[in-house]
Amino acid sequence: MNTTIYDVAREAGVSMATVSRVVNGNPNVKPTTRKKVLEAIERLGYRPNAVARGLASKRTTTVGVIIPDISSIFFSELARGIEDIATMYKYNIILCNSDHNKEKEIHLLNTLLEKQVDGIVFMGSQITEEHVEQFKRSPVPIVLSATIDPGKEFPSVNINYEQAAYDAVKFLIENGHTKVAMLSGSLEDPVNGYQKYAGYRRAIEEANITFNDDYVVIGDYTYDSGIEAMEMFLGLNERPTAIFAGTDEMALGIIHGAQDKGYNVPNDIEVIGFDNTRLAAMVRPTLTSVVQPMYDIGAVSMRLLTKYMNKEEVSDEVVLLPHRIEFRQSTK
Amino acid sequence: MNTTIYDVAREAGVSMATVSRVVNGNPNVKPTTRKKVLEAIERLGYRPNAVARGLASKRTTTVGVIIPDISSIFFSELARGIEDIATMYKYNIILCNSDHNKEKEIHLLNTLLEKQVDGIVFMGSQITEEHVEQFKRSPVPIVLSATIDPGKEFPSVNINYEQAAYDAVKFLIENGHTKVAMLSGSLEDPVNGYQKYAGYRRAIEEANITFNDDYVVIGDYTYDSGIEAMEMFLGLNERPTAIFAGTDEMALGIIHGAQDKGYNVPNDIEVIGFDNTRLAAMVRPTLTSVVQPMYDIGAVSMRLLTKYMNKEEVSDEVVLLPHRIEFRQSTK
DNA sequence: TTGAAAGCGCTAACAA
DNA sequence: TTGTTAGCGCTTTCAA
Repeated sequence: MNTTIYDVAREAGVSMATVSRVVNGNPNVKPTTRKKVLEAIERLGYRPNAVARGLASKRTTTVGVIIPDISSIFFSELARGIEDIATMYKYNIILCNSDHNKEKEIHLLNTLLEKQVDGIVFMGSQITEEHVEQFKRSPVPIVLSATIDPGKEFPSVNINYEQAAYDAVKFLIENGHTKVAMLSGSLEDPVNGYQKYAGYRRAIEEANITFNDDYVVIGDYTYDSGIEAMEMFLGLNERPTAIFAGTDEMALGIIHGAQDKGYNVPNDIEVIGFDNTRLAAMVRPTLTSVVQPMYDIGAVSMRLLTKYMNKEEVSDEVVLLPHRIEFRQSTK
Repeated sequence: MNTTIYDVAREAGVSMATVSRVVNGNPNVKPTTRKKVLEAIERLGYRPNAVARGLASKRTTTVGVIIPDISSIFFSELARGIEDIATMYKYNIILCNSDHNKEKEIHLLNTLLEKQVDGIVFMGSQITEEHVEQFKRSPVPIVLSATIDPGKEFPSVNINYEQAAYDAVKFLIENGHTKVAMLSGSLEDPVNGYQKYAGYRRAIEEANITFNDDYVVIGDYTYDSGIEAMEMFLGLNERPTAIFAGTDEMALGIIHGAQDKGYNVPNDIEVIGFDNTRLAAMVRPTLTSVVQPMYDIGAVSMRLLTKYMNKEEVSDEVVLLPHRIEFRQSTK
């Protein structure tokens, strides 16, 4: 049997309430009493039971995190930002992988709610009506992180993906390119697909370049899909001279795909990636990339969530963090 | 107020005990009763409170995971293995980053124990006496994952790092090299430092090659430390012709460091990395690397933990998973 | 097959 | 400053 607050109370010759006060740092305890209690705790090796505390207080100091895939270089960095801020505010996180699967997402949401988490950080791709319905039914606050909410109903933390993509493509155009291709994620994916694609289109159209269907390829975010896309681009009659990739990993594939066929980056082809993961510095030539501050997105999401959990006033429900381009050797 | 088991009982016209039985899938319930209860649950939108259940049953179906850094490509893959198996056995995980910091590790251990986790997977570098003491005091099982326990007192899952390093270095020697260098992690680190270093030494000595102090550099696991180490190696009078790096990321640094100075890999210098992370396929030349099955180590660790939590008989407390070398273009 | 009732270990009024 | 006491929502005997 584990020692309980009751054992400590008896050992110290005080009531349970007093022990509880000491454990919770309540100042209304006489120093000598506090000392007695602390000694009893030490002697008995008492360890408070957070489950009992959670039941009685209705707060678990635990938050749920639903993430597509923790092994992704992108999300793991985000998760780190979340965890660091959670720790700072004395929360623990329950981490769940959803694999971009809607059923899993909904199921995990309910599991976390059963576990009485005090709040949830949600990362996903699509926010469907069913998501919206479930989110609304949640008794605790939910913050969307690196996830687009079309209805803008829920608090969220993102960068402006459309604008970021626009900036990248515009830079390529200003470098003199008219044959600018894009390796996109699935267009069903609001973040990595649709938004970036929209930015690409806008930049192309504003520059009065005729949109060319062949210059947009849909990849699956992997390195290999970058290589394949590049082979396809190089097979075109009019091969592109600049390429914007939706993620760094695909951009690396693009670069190596070009090099494998004897092309030089950036002289024959300029390449820009997205996310500015550590990979960007680990290629030759090093990769110019749109900086998405992943750690910060996670950290800000968690910070925002703490505000909701504390019922603080929140002025900015939908936050857009700044982005920029980190220029390296894959562009001129 | 949330609806409780009591509300459901009243709504269905049965006792709390019966509702509890239905919720927990106890077969001793008449089908018609079960149906009544299920309907009441549906009508009321009842959601069981896992915290109350945890307090009453003394099982939380939650396990703690202490990991150095979830944003590392290595550990995040391991974490994914842990989480997948946890999910399979209906556990959730509380994930905590320790940054290889002993105080944090001990503190997190206690926090997790307060939260009444049913078991813990621990990843760290050093297992000190204080760790041992704390682990022994834990009321729930602890499994060490990718972490060396010098005393072999606790269940653990690893590969044989010494042998793996030996195999890599031996391969280089058999390729005709006598000037084989190593970029190691800190020798205080049992896994990435000491064990691999020991394997390197053994291979060198067995081949009757005189050990050369200049050929061992201590890096900090980063890409940049690989570049720096390479600069140092190339500054030597007798530069090494083959290099074994303790991690893939450092190996990439080695390769690019060599290329930046005009050397060709593998013709001038052969390179072998360690871990076979996805990075290994994302360099030119692609990197030969010792395969450490990270996902599997995580998965097996969690599986092992479930056995302890279920009080099953465990035959192999200390498991060593097989390793091999994945040959790519950075070696001949 | 079902129900009654005693906890699980703690917090939070309220009273003293 | 301290103690009393009634829950928090559930599981688990034990009895019927």
